[in-house]
Amino acid sequence: MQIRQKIEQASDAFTAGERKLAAAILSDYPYAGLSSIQDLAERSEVSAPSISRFMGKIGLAGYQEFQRSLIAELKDGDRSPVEVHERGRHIEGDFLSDFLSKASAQMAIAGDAITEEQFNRACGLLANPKHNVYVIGGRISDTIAAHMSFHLRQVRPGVYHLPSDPETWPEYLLQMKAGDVFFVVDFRRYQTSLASLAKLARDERNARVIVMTDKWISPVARHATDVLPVPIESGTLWDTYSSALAVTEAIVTRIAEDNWETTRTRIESWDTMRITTKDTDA
Amino acid sequence: MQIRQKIEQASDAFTAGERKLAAAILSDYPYAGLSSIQDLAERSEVSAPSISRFMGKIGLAGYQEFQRSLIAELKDGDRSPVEVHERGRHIEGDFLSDFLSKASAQMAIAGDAITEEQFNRACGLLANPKHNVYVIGGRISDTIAAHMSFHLRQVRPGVYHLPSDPETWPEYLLQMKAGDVFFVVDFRRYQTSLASLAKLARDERNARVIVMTDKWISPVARHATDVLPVPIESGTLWDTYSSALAVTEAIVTRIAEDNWETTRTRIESWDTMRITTKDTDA
DNA sequence: GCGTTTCTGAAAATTTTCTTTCAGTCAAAT
DNA sequence: ATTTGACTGAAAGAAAATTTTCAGAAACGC
Repeated sequence: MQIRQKIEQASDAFTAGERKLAAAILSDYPYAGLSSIQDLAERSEVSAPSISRFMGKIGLAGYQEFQRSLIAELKDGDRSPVEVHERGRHIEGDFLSDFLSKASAQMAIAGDAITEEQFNRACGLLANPKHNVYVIGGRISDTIAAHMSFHLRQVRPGVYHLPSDPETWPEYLLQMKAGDVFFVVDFRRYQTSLASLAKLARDERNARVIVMTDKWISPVARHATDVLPVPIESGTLWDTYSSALAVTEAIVTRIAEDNWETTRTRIESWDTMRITTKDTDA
Repeated sequence: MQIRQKIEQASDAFTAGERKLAAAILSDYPYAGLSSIQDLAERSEVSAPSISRFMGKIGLAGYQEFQRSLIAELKDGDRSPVEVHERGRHIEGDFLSDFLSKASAQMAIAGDAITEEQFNRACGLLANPKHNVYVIGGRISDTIAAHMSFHLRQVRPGVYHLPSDPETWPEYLLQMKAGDVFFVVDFRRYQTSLASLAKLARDERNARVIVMTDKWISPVARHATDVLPVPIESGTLWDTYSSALAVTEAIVTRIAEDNWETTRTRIESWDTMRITTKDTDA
């Protein structure tokens, strides 16, 4: 049996510290377990003795046996990295892995729904610093919009994220100039207010409207110059937006990579401007 | 430089025993070097001291450095499935599908890092209506936190999403009761303020702290009762949060399905309470 | 709340691992 | 045959890693 499985098997009886340890081991499996017990202790933020006890709990003689087993697994699994993950594939009933593999499969096909051409056009429009970018999302999908505007702001100036309150929208509409880009994320249970907003943006302000939507196509699409369709059906109670997020990230990453020098200097000067919150980099 | 190359480079000056040793190491590279010096001594039919000397000869400080280097090599080599992509290599034409398949592969392995047990525990804690739930995320990862709180709110009462302004935090802290759940999303470029907040929540308010983090493990983890590790490396300029979002969705979906009746009636009454925004369902 | 059980890490003890010393062996050169 | 020099491994020594002990802290049940 793989160590990983032993861990899962024993996980009912884990204490808080042991769960932290298990998370550390599994999150960088199997390499996290290859260094000394002290290294691992430090990384997982439990003491070495706790690790030692843990090994007994999952049915091993001690840390050394644990390492030996990991090496043996590694040696076995040498064949191909893909196969390593293929092996020990979840048996039906694991909710999480079930869900994730569905989401993963869905994401794999998301690339087919959007042509490279569409993708490039969208990137081009959003990257152009001559025109401002306005971003908004639906009630739930605003998460995606927020992510987009956050990253885009790191790459270029003139990015505005519209608040969800319609009362504030006219202000932004008035600010829009011809050629500006209006990026709308809207998934089902569409909001009619967004469609009206998009219509205004296009008809009155001559903005270009890009809409990211699902395959049922939001009413916003009627007023769009570009549509980015993304699959969201998860086969469960709720839709999954992870593909949408991935596409969003693909867009901003592409833009950032294409304008790396600008982006780098911009992020650097940004960092010097931030005062309130201190970060630790590792 | 790889160990293997160091060996080859120094091989002119090898003695008989050293050649035997080199052969043994290279014949099962790199695994032969992963066991103890004595094991290797036995296998290669030279004494441990000879091995120790050998390491000096090929330019290493000792056997331990030798092992550490081998592990590092191994780890690098494994990166291939997700991280092959060298920056700037994206030839026109496939950026999107490239990016998506990487994200998809990464998501597939996300399930391995979190055990079903951990997942269930987290769901259980978050679902329990007896205790309130407080949610917060880092500067960027707050979008994940927002998604979580949004959906969770549809399923149960008592869900609070803390604003990012630290000035407002004391209010929420004071409101927390023992046993309440504090869900923190924190990915790298960790914010120390979140760690302090988590510490206060746990130590002063006796809250249970669940932290979703990457494999480098956020400082928040020190104060956590549960850790959910999620892979975020995309091999590009920025990390990708799509796996994190998927895990989040898996959690809320699970909770909603387990409490479907409650959820349904809750959403229905919610809908009658919403007045400002009108939806169209298709 | 209060006693009980469980968990945890510091420090000590133990074990293992690695390195150094040193004397014996071997081969080549004289 | 003897000397020389290099190579080697046994054993001692040093260093490190791992396990055990133990007392304080936290969590739990009543």
